[in-house]
Amino acid sequence: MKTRFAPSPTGFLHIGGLRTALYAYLFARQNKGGFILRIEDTDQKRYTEGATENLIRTLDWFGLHYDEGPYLENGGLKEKGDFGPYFQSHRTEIYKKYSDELVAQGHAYPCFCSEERLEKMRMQQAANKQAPMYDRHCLFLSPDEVKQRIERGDLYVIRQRIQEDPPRIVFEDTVRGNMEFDPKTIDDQVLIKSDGFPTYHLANVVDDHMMGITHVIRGEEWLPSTPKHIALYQALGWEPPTFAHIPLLLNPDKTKLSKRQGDVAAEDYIQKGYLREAIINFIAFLGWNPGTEEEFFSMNDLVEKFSISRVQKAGAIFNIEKLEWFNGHYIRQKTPAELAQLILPRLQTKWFHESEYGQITEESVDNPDEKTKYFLKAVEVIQTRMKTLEEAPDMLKFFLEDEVPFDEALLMREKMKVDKGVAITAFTKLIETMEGMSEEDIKDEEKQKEILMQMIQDAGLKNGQVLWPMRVALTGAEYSPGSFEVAAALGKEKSLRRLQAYLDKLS
RNA sequence: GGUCCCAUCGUCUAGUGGUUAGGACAUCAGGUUUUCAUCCUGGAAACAGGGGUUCAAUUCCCCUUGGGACUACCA
Repeated sequence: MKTRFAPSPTGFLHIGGLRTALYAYLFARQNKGGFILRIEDTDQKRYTEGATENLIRTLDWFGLHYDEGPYLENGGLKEKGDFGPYFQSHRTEIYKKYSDELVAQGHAYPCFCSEERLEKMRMQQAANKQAPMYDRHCLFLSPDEVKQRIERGDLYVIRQRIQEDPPRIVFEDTVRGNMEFDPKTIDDQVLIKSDGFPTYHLANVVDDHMMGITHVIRGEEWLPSTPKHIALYQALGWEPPTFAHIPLLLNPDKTKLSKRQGDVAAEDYIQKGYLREAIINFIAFLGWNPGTEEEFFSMNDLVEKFSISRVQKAGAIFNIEKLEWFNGHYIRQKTPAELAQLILPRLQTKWFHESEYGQITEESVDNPDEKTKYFLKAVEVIQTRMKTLEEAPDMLKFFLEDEVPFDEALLMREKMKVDKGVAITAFTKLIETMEGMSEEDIKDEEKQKEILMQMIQDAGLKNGQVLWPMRVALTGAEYSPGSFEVAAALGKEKSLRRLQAYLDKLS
């Protein structure tokens, strides 16, 4: 049992590709089979510097570990496995050998047609409402002419000759069931390009066979070309693998997920602060479900429970809101220390540097200094409010800045029945009371609440008349964590300073 | 145009020849006696249409409609 992920290195890992890789990985691991990475870089025009390295890093980040294929060591590319090379661009001799074999057996033939001729032919076919297919012009060239033209140095490609012999090409797709195609509707596909490189169709079949792939799990966009691949396996006398074509990931308008309609690079989601657990859980559920009402699945759960037979046939819209919800859930699952570690690298701004709060490590968590404690507390406070890591710096801002903006309009909330007089009274009372409280009382949220609520009652004020100004002075924000929570996190000194600053500016 | 695929709430989906068609996200209302969030409770929300088969179809078959993929010397 062996599956593969065979991306084309075009620059980044497509989120749909990530899901394909995930399914192939889950299926392999579940069956104690192998999983390999193969780079399909046969298109010279699409070569992108660093794309493979990036692909490898991203797969690794998601924990999609493979048994064979290229990997990174000290920044350089290496390969592991017994069936290499794993770059198709390094396998051209192998493809040549099999294409020669196919030509010799009449399953393929050289074609000298120019692009212009091909284009004209297609236009004519379109005008006649025919399917655009190669007209086999070069199939009928005499052996002598073929020989002559090759010797003369004419550019040519090798085309697959689709036999009409078995009147139907059939295969069983694990997701879709029995598939049947009429060979007459299948084009004589190019196998070897004029630059000597193979096309996907040849390279894919040869490699899957030679690398011992038993199950091809790939996107639905390959379904229409699968009969070509089956025909190739048959022509080469090989047993085809089992195919499973998984449904497409869709844009909100139901077209194939693409750029321009949002982020399609898996890296973009990492960048935006989605956790790997959330992304994996979410994309696994786009097209698959366990049939129960459980919805939180770790990678291990997925390895155990995943099954191709429960994979959906219809495409699934990539719904970012559900991803956000999953992400919020996994953020809340973290300990404050774990979350702090994830947030730290994102806090590089003019008012805050990572170094200021030290490194949050297992040791520093066990024995945190004052700054680390403060930071961890702040993280704990924003934890239930975060949807992505990207939001953390803004949410943490009022904890990390020395001062908070003064916003009189925000302070005087009619709804809260706060006017200037009330605000001044509230601040005065608050400062008076908190000065009499110990640091411990303030840091103990429950204790703090008890004392302050008592004060509000004694002063004959409404909760909102004190708590709203308090929260505004402490955070300077329209929306924020609650006043007691914030005061407890800020501590006595910072809280008093902020309340005093607001009182000063008011009077 | 041709080939092929697909079709349950807005979205992801469960489901069965007889169900009050279930869950989750989003949404709305309420609660957690300050905003926001978390959390809790409740509401609204779907079997594309038409024919069959059948005692009975959302479920099986056909057609229509709608959506999608492919249709390169890209993958």
